[in-house]
Amino acid sequence: MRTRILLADDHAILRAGVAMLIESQPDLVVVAEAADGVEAVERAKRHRPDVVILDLTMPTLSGFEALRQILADNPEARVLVLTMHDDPAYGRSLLAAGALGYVTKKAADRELLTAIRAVRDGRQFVDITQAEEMLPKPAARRGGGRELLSKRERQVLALLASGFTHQEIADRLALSIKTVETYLSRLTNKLDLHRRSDLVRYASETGILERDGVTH
Amino acid sequence: MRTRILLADDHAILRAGVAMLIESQPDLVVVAEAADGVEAVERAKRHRPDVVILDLTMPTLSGFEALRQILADNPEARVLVLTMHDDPAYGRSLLAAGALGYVTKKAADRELLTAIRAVRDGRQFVDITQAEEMLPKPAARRGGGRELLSKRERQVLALLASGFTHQEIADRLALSIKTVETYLSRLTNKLDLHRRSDLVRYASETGILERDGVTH
DNA sequence: CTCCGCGTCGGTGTTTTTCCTGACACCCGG
DNA sequence: CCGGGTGTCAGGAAAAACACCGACGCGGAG
Repeated sequence: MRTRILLADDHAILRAGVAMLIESQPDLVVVAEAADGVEAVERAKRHRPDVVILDLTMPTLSGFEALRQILADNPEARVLVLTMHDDPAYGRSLLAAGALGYVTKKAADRELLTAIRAVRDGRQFVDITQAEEMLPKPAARRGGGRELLSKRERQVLALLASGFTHQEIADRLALSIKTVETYLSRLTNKLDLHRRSDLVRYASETGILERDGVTH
Repeated sequence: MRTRILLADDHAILRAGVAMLIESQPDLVVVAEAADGVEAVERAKRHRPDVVILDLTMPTLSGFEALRQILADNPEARVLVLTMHDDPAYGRSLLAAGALGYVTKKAADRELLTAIRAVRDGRQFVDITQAEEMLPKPAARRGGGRELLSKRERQVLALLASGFTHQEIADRLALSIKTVETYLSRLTNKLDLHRRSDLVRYASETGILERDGVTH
């Protein structure tokens, strides 16, 4: 009885490759693929795979949100996140959100296979290439870390980091420019990051751009 | 005699996948892989592959710059760019820079194989999923495409998109703030992009962040 | 040789951002 | 029931960005 896998990634070429890699293993089989978040949620529900391999940057529904919905449908689901972001803080918040594993696309193929088997067996797996970095990150940690920023604050930060002006952010969120500036002020104080470039870096390292960012 | 391919991409997992895909074809073989731009250039020189498959976002040397160096070493090189950016203007400037083909990672696996064979035979290949969009985009085209922006303009744009203020950019480049603003003004006119968010998007889609960006 | 793009800087004026200090109504937890 | 975090908005002053203008030297293409 092979381990049944759902493969969700918007890059068809990567899917094809990873699928071949998986199929080359006697104990693994791909039972379904998904090209976006909505498909991933739907197919996870339908196929009930043993392991879901989930990319984070996908159309229609981010991998982050897909992860939440998949777990809401089936708390037993075993999700292995496969992404190109190599920020350790990001990995941590994924595990907190319920993912069992986290592997970057820079990892070797054997590592992916190892991770799949670990997750299948209910064990956690975090890409070693970054495990060592799972500790530092001073600025972002103060306060316990996770829901440091409120939803609105994250939205505003994401838009700011995308280069929108205060007025454009206000328009997008249907707010007064003054409200936007309040969020900005609150979040710069929370993070103690007062240079815009630091905010941009924080946003991109933290994955906020993907989670709360603009729908291009 | 199989077509000899060099596979350059910083995502080992994608490399492994694509390699399996290629190896499954009787007429194709992967003779070398590279995980960053420098490796790609070096291995292209050493192995003289029939086709180079090149990712654009790579460490040490962007795919864009790697493309230039590979072509400088060997003008006969046949390069197929494989990237996740799906901006048509981007594709065009790649072709202008000497790439023979352009395929996004969203393309189907068969499309990649078709593209490889097309490029091997010296034919151009552009991912059809965006071929239709290869016409519009009026603003960014004026001038023929490639070296639209000067070096300084690209540097300033990269820093701006990273969130630096004019003054910070001036300091980093050891220039007067007025000079920085001159570049900014010239490039907004060239690109006809007057909103900062559009500049940020342009910079990220165009890979300028990787080419001329900050050394974090 | 001349033109044009580039790199470099200055001035001036308007618009935006930034930072501050409020304000008020929620809602949730202690 | 009270405090704190949140969502929402305002006013004002200082700083920065933005958009024009002009200038000069230099180097390559025509």
